[in-house]
Amino acid sequence: MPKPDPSPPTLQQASELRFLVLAAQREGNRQLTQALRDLGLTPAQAEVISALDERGSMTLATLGRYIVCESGSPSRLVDTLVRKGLVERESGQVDRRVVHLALSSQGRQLVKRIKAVDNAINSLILERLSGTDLQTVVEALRGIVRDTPAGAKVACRF
Amino acid sequence: MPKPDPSPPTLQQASELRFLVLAAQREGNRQLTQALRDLGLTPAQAEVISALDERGSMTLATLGRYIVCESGSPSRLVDTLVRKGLVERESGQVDRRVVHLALSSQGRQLVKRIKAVDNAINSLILERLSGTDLQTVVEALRGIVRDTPAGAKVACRF
DNA sequence: ACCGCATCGATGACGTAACATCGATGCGGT
DNA sequence: ACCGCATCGATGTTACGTCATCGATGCGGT
Repeated sequence: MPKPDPSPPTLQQASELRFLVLAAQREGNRQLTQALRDLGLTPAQAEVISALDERGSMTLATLGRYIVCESGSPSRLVDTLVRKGLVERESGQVDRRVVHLALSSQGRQLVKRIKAVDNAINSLILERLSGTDLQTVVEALRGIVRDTPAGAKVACRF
Repeated sequence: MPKPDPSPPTLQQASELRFLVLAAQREGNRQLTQALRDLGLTPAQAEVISALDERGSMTLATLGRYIVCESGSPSRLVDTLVRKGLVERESGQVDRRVVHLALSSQGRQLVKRIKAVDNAINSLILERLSGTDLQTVVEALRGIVRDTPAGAKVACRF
């Protein structure tokens, strides 16, 4: 059975796509917020911890270029995590402008639980997408955010 | 030339998809914010005005079920628009709990300019997606938000 | 009529997001 | 050494977004 030719793209479809992206982000964020509640973390805070786990210690500016959840320097976001005792902050010795960040042992203990939450949500997404070509969707979204700061962040992580 | 079989979906792809959705939403929101700056509107405010234009007068609760940008009752969002003189608010006569909302004449004047901004962005998206099957992407995202409040909002608008 | 419950809209609280600004610091060119 | 400029991180501001709560109001069942 041959696939039907794809219908030509319309502005209407693009508009729906925009709303769907917004809806997916909002809905995903709500679910993630629920799932992380037991850990006492917000989605943004969890992303910082994951980033510090994946790439190890880094400066605040580097973290800002790595995480998708925020542009600019995430001073206040990190501030919260330092206050919670999950991240350690240390002024740079060579370059005294920078601040080095690292997970505390308490922060490291959360990594596994965060990964578990992530995997549960990823699995749920796979279930809901059974039958569709995930690669096509990923490539399309890559196209949309190509040459944007946020797109670059994702590109450097995958 | 036959298309290659789609590779089996992986958790990794699902994870990238999540980040891409987040990145697309953030980036789109930034661009929309820029484009709406001349109108003195934020993306959320523009969506309310568009909604009131498309569906006409409605109550606050109905609006809340219609717009994707916010869950719950958008009291404060509407408040801002009333203060700007773009929306008129009137207590219900029959059901004294509800509040009816309608565009003011000043608000109606903005509709065209908002539509222009929307179309410009939609066109940009189509450009960036040339060659990919938009319908597949739309259906995939529909699948992700199926049976969620935010998904229902999009479904009832398209 | 009354009671229990749901719905509506406002509000308080908290944590982002995005932008602008600022002081401190490093660095390249001369 | 000095100057101009960029970078870094902190901070103020504005506007969401989410959840929880509250008082007012409507409604169905008895």
